[in-house]
Amino acid sequence: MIARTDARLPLYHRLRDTFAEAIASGTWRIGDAIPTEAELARTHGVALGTVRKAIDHLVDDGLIYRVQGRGTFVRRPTFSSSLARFFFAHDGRRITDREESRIMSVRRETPPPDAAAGLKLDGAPADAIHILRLRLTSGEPLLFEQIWLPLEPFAPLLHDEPSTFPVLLYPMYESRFDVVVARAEETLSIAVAPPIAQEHLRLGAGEAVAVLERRAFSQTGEVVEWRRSIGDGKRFRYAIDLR
Amino acid sequence: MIARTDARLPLYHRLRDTFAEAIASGTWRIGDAIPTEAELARTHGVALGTVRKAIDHLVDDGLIYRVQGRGTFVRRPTFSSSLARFFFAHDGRRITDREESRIMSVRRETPPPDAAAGLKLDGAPADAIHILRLRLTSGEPLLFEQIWLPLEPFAPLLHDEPSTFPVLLYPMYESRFDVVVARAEETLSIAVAPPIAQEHLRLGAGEAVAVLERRAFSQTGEVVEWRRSIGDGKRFRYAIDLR
DNA sequence: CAGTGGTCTAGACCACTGC
DNA sequence: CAGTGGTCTAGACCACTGA
Repeated sequence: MIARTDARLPLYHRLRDTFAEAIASGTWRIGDAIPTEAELARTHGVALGTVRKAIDHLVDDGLIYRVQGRGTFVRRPTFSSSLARFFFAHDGRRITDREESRIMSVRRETPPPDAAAGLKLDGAPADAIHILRLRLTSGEPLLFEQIWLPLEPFAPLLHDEPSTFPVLLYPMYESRFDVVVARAEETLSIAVAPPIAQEHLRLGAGEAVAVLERRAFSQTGEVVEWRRSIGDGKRFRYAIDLR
Repeated sequence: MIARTDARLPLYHRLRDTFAEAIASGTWRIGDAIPTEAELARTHGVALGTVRKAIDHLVDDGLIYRVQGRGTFVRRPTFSSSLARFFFAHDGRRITDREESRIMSVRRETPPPDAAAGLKLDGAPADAIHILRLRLTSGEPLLFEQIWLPLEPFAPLLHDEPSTFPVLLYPMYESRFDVVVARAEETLSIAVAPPIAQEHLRLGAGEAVAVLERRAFSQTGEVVEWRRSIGDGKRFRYAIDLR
């Protein structure tokens, strides 16, 4: 039952790896409760405290969460720590993913090299779905987004009316295509506003922008989506505490 | 002995607060070993496991660190998680704080409003020390820095030969002025390169830059230093993993 | 070698949830 | 009420450090 990791590692460490593997493989599914601590201790033949320590680590890692009296559950990623949250409107309000969102177009296109690389379409040039979206806060356009999706399984989106798209895309990916976004990589870089972003964000020529690129993965590690979000540099501020 | 925090909190939580207070107040000094776990359990009349849990939290918080066989020590902040580490040279090498560093000037000046606010000089306009510094990686100027220090206690620096400044300023603050930087706040914003930065970073007009502002605090909460570091936007890339 | 933190066990009781 | 996670205790033994 114990994962085949280095046997010199502490028990609780190997247990953690075992549990993490159960999540990664889908044995423990997102949203579901995992076995109780007492049961895990019994089935693995270890003390309850050791199971708790392994679970503590997974909670710290953000893979699961506990609810006293109910159980321990596999976490559904919320991406609430996305760097997008550091954009703010003129009135100081932060952008949120429940805010107004305007789909401007949904097209089938051949992705340029950066988007193709983002989607990991290595082989022959293949078409993909290209969505242009504007995200607003307090009525002000804050983020201009280019979203790329593979045709498989998202092709049906091409026949949708853009105005019918939900604000939150990931829950829609799941309910409609059974695609769960389990993880993502995000990078922030800095550039001068390209013309298309200037237009949609109402920027002058030569203004600085923040460029957020995100590659989203399914539970099995396939690239599910690649997106680039561009925001006014004057509307971005990232703050951290150093100790 | 227990801190006067909410008595409804768990024991280990109140213990953690007590220990954190001992560090903040200087009872446990930076670099020193704290009492052994067994001794803390004895003096506070709790079980060893409870002390360990409190210490676990402080380790997670980054306030202390353990060394098996030697003891547990109050951590000296290294600021290794500064956003400055996301700048990179043309060869891909990241900037480090051990890299070449060139002090360009050290002057007594009246700080402009932003620097005065950064130093929290609220009252009457007061002079401060203004240091201009260039940080290089692989011979390439990567960060242009404006550093402001209060006259008290740093005035003697005005008589130093700039070329004799150490690469690492914080250890010098401590050894020479007995000022320990215990914490800092850092913000990243985005702008178009101001002329002075253009010149030192060899940028053209209208290029985008990353602006890093840092306010450093002593253990007693006083502002010890305020600095603004400017780097080429093309040389900045911040990457995170989302779960 | 004594003294430190690291791991693991066993068990008691508490706090909260949902039926 | 039964079942869950949360707190706390007591103690054994291991791994590592430095004298």
